[in-house]
This record gives sequence, C-alpha cells and structure tokens, in this order.
Amino acid sequence: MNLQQFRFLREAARQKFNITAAARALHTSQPGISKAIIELEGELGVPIFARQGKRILGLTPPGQQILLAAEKIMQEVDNLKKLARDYAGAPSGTLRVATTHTQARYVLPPVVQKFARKFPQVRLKLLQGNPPQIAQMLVNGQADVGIATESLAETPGLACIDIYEWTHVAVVPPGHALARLQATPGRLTLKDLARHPLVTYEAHFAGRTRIDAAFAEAGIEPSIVLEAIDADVIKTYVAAGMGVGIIAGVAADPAHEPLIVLPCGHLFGRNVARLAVKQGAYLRGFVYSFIEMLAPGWDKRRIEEAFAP
Amino acid sequence: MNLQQFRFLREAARQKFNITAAARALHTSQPGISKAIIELEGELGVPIFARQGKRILGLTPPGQQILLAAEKIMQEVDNLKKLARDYAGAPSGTLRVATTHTQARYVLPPVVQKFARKFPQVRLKLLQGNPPQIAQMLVNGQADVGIATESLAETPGLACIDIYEWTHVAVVPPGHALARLQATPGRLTLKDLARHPLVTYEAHFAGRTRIDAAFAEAGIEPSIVLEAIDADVIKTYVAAGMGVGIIAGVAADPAHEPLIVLPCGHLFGRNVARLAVKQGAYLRGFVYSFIEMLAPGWDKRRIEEAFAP
DNA sequence: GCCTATTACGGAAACCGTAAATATT
DNA sequence: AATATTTACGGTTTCCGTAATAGGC
Repeated sequence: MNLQQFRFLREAARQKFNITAAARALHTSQPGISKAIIELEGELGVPIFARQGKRILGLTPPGQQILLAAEKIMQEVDNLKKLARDYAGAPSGTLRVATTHTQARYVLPPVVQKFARKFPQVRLKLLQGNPPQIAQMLVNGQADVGIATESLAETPGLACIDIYEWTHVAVVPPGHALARLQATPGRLTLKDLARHPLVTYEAHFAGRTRIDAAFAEAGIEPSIVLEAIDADVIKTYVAAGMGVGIIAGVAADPAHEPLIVLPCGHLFGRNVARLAVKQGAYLRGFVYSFIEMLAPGWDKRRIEEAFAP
Repeated sequence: MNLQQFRFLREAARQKFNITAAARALHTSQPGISKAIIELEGELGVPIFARQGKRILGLTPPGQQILLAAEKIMQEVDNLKKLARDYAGAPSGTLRVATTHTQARYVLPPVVQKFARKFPQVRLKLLQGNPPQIAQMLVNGQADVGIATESLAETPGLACIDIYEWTHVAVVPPGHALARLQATPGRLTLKDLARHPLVTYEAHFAGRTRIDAAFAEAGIEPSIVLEAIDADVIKTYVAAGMGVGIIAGVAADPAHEPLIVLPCGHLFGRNVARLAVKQGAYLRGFVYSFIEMLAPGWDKRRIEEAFAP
C-alpha cells in the first residue's frame, strides 16, 4: 500500500474510471496506473473497480469506501506539502483564485494589487469560470480560494464566508424611455423592465437566479434577447441599443458610466458574494492575508473559526 | 514521501523520539527509521526533529504540524485496512476490548459468551488496565473498544456512549456492627462508614473519585486500610474482618454473597459505565454487534450518530 | 565508556516505462 | 477496426538491513 496507489485511484475516479485519461492527467503510463490499482486490490483482498471483462464500470461497494479514505489521505498529503512550503522559506508559491468575471473585473483589482505588493514572490493565478466550475475547482484542489455569488454555499465540501452584499442595477442608454426614472429609481417596476428587451447574465452567473425568480414570482415573462457572462459585454450591447441591461451594481459606476444606472435592489433583492475554500484544506499564510485584504474585519482567528467544521 | 515515513514518524513520537525504541517496536532497523525521517525532512525542506547534534530533543514547530498530519494519514490507512478485511471475507479477525477488572469480571462474561457464539471466527482479547491506560490504548490504536466508568469521557480523541448506571454498595461480614442495617440500608451514613476501617478501590478505579469526593464534601476523613484494583480482593479482606468494603454494586450479588450487602447509592451518587472508541476509527461489523450486545437499545445507526464528531 | 544517531555500503525488491497481447464496442 | 485494459519484460531506482562511524551524556 502506498501513496501513489491512492493518487492513481483518486485520479481514475475523477476521470470517470478512464485509466488512459488518468494516465494523461498525471503524466505517467497507463499500465503503471492499472498495475498499481490491481496491486492495491490484491493487497486489500477486495475489488475496487467493478469490471466487466476489461471494461471498468465503476466502483464496488468497498471500492467506494476505499476511494473515500484515499481522498482523505491525499488531502492530508496535500496539506502537508503546503504547510511544509509555508515553513520552508520565503512565502513564495502560487495563489490560485477561482472566480467569475464580475469579481475579477470589478472587485478584485485593488485587492490583487495590494496583495502583489505585499507578497511579490507569490504568483497569482486568476482562474475564470462559472460558479459551478469554481466550486469544482476548489473541490478538486485546482484552486485555493473561490469567489462568487452563486453555488459556493450550496456545494458540499466547501467552507464559505460572506464578503459583501450587492444589488442589481438596470442600465439604459441616455434617451431611453426608462431614463426618465433616473431621478426616482425607486419607482422602477418589473413591468417597466419587461416592456423592453433585456440583456443580462447567463444562467448560474451573478444572481441570475434572483432575476428569474423575481419575474417568475410576479408572473411576468420578460424577453431576454441576449445573455452574456460579463457586464462589459452586456453594457456594450445596451449602448448599441439592443435593450435594457441588468447587471451587478458593482459593475456599474454611475459617475464614470456613459449609460444611465437605475438601482434595482427593491426588485431583485440582495445578493451576497462569498469566498470559499475546500473544507479541511491547509491554508498557507498568504492565503489568510489575501482573505483579510478582500474581506476587511476578518482576521486569521475568525477565518479559522468560520472554516472549522 | 511515503506511508512508511509517516509510520516511522508516528512511532518515534510515541516512543518520545527515541529512534532505537521505535525500531524495536516496529521490528525494523534503527538506521532505516533515521534515514526515512531525514529523507522526509529533506523532501519537505523543513526540519521535523529538533536536534542538538545527534540528540533528538523533540519536534520543531513545523514538525508538530507534520506529525499531526501523519497521524491523520495513518489513522485513515488503519481504517482502510480494517474495512478491507471487513469486505474481504468471513468476519474473522480480532476484537480487542480494553477494560477494567470490574467490567471483565462482572459485566462482560455474558456478553462475551454471546459474542463468541455469534462470531466464532473472531478472536477476543481482553486487555486489562486502569482507566487512563484504557484510554491510552484506544488513542494508540492498541484496542478497538474500551469500557470503564472513569477517564473515558474526559479523554480527548475518544467518543463515548453510556452503557449503564450503577451505584456503590458496602459489604460487611455477617455479625458486623453495620449488619443490623441490612433491613433499613437507607439509614446508612458516611459517618457510620467512617467509624470503621475501609477497604476499597485504588485511585482511578470504579468510581473511587466519587467516594473520595463524598467524604471530602462531608468533611469526614475515613481511614482506608487497604486499596485494591478489584472487588474480589476487597471482598476477601472484608470476609477476613479487615473492615467495611465499598465496591461497585455490579460486583456484589446479595443472593449469592456470603457477605451482607448495603446499597450506598444515596451516599456516593450514581456512576455511569461508558464504552469508548477512538474518534474517527473505522469499526468493523462485529464491533457494532459487540456494542449492541453490551448496550441493548443501541443499533448501528444510533451508534454511528453518537460517535460522529 | 556506554548509549544513540548518522553515514556507508550492498543485495533484494519495487517501480515504471515500452512493447505486446487480449478483450470490448 | 479502433479503443482500452491487462500482461510481459527489463532497466533503474529505491528500500532496508548490516557494519562502521561520529556524537552526546
């Protein structure tokens, strides 16, 4: 029994029991993985993979439990490596932040700049994806922290803290019919919006859930003419006159925006942007620092408490 | 990095960083352990042992964390082995029960008999010790379940369930001055007892704590002339006229006892015998069966809930 | 001087990659 | 026929035990 076998087993499971794919992912040979797992089965005396001849269908019941144990072990090994690097020398390394466009474009820049100044030897990687992908990256250990409004709190195996609240805004070009509400945005209604073609986020993104829910509850079916991942694209099309945009408030600065910005908090409610890490993961010192910079008021002690199971 | 290194590290820590002792315990060579740990340090890039020349003093700060991770990993490996054996074939194996004399002599016999009938292929080992030793055996993985009244609930890293309540009794030879209270045992007082030399358990055993506490609270200092680990010894000396015995109620059956038995629940309160396992340990099927036999009313589901963190 | 940890060394075993064979769709 | 898994094989590396050396107390 050795760690290599656990690593192989974990990867094989992640690759849906395709050993060839696992070999590619781990930069090793396919027979090596096959043999290692067969040896593990031999040593334990139980089959792990349910096979039909040479086809692997999935896990046997004991195989499921063994995989679970293997994942725990590998997580501890990962933690061990990280903490060793933490103590080994200068805080060099890589901070991998999985996040959405909204955060990366409008929220993170000042934080990232500050972080880069404080930890010049830490490489920063921004991994963009939609919230479910972000959650998956955390679970798989491909990212250290994830930031998004959706998915994170609902994904088992992750630990979250709330960072900030935000609300949606509608954006229209100057001269648009709704522009007259600029002085009294509180009077904007769902019906007003539904009278125009809408441009907003794709499913899963930045509170899109809330938008759909609000219209559904009011029994109104808006016509969404364009869906995009990011507010920049949405604003571009709004400026081109394609319709009314609904975007996250953080993505629109009324002062510097050529478009008219109409707050919509009263229509779509409040959203909470959250930061998540994998439960049980060891966090290197600079990860705590990053979180502290992003969410003022959280220090290492409070963060640890929030992440404890 | 490999499991062997973790195994060696754990044992070295258990042996108070005496590598020679660890080698003996693991039936391997001392240079092997030394080298394995040095290699681990090299790979991680941090010292694990605080050394003064060639003397190992203890753990460095990162070493403490590494040891923690190593112990978690080894626990998972142990669990893996056990669950594999569980699925591998007939439920053969060994059930190691750490317990005190009181339990082994008066409580466990019927349970053990029943268990042996149901699982003829499981070898049973009764490991006797005092409660702190029992707790230690569980923590070290040298025993699967522990049963005792004291220590278990207070030891971190163990998970407990209550099995039964019991109270103390006083035993005196026929004709003793206190024998006249046999019809009205409720009138027995601490003062009555303190007027005679007492024979009871050693510290740490079977509710001795309670006995001392009760006398201390009443401001009475009893004269304890003899302390023993087990009720058999105590009863022997009581029969010989050395004094009044105070023992666990389960250890005295009034019907078959040559001695007079006087219940003392009103003097020393109630005690709870507990069963404990190591937190996070995998329990083989027959371990659950054993617990169910010992503590009727507990099924596998309830036990798992009680042991969950 | 005795005990303990580390270094040196050599044989055995394990590991891992290429190549071939075999099973599955 | 094409793809995927397992078996076969061989070179390299790692492992581990014995023997020797160095370092505390």
